[in-house]
Amino acid sequence: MPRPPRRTPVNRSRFAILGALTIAPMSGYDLRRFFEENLAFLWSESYGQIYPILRDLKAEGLVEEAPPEAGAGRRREYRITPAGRTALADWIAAPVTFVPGRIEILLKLFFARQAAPGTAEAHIAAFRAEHRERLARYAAVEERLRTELAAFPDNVYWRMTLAYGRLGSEAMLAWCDEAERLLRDAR
Amino acid sequence: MPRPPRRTPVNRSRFAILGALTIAPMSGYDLRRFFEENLAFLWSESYGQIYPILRDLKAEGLVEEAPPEAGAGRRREYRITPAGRTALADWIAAPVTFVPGRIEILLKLFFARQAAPGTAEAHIAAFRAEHRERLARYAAVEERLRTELAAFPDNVYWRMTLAYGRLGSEAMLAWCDEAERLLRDAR
DNA sequence: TCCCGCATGTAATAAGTTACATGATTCT
DNA sequence: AGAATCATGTAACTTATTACATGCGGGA
Repeated sequence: MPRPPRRTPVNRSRFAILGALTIAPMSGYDLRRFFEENLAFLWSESYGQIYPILRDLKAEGLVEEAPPEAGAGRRREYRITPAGRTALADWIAAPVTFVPGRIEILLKLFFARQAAPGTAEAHIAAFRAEHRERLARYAAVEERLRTELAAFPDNVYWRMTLAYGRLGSEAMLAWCDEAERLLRDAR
Repeated sequence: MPRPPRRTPVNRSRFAILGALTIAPMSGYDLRRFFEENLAFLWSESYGQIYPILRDLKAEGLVEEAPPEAGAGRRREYRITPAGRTALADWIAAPVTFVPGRIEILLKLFFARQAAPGTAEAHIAAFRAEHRERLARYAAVEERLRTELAAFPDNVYWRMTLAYGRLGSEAMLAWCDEAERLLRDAR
């Protein structure tokens, strides 16, 4: 007798894809780029996930394939179905699952006494550079949201996610300062 | 001919375990609790990782097993070896790998227009509660670091990781306010 | 013609969790 | 005796990435 499944599967990638398809019909290739270009710091999907999930979603009737257009090569475009919209809405409404963090820089810093002096300082410096760069990118997106994307019905939700990134990175810069101060005081 | 490995494996769990063993010799059970109790919001390890890794680490000479003590049941205690310390120090010194985020609440909010009105507000409220709770827990740890753990040689590094958590959660509370404001303005 | 961008798809592998099986010791 | 806690270990599964194989269409 096969063992029963342990718990309801999580499947966040399916809903990421379904969500992306509410913006516009897309191919697997488009989806990859959509996440890469618009959601880089908040979500990512790889081909190894996208294509099999698209196949499953189609089999379940949550997406449908657009009829192939002439001269579009091998391109296969998918759009979300009403059933897909319902499934997505249900998932969005369900409580957010708490994922225990695995933040590599903190693990390294927690044990940094084991490494050569200056190691913690170097990681903090790289971290500061990373978040400064992100802030610059967020500012560019914020500008687009205020202008060309101002009329999009999702605009307010996109601003919210952007604000998360901005406030998060600003806090990380403040943390870099505090961490360096702690290190200096300890010497 | 077998294909060559694609890239150097990541193996962060090995180093988390090695790091924990620099604090004190521990059993697999101890390690689980160590992460759960001390690093909950920053790192986690499950038994399914811990026991096999301990076995491998021992085979590689990076940890060694303490001779079994009388009346300690089945307990097997491990301590880090000099080779293990070297391997750990090397890993800590290596640049931090950037892991693209997969932040579920942001994914849900990004597409929240697809869900019933009030969904975004509910997620934000739960998120605020979560971070308020974390701040309380951080305050308790901060107190311990100032008193009973003040003399620990790792103290400054532990304060740094704690500061990360505190500043991060404070920023998340500020974001909750801003997100709610954005939502109100949009109505 | 050759390269690039668009495009689909999969095999191998990595990384991790959950739930279970099992058993010893300590506390009430 | 029974419950709780300490303790080890693994099988099944889930989730995800990477690198590759393959191919079309357009422009230099």
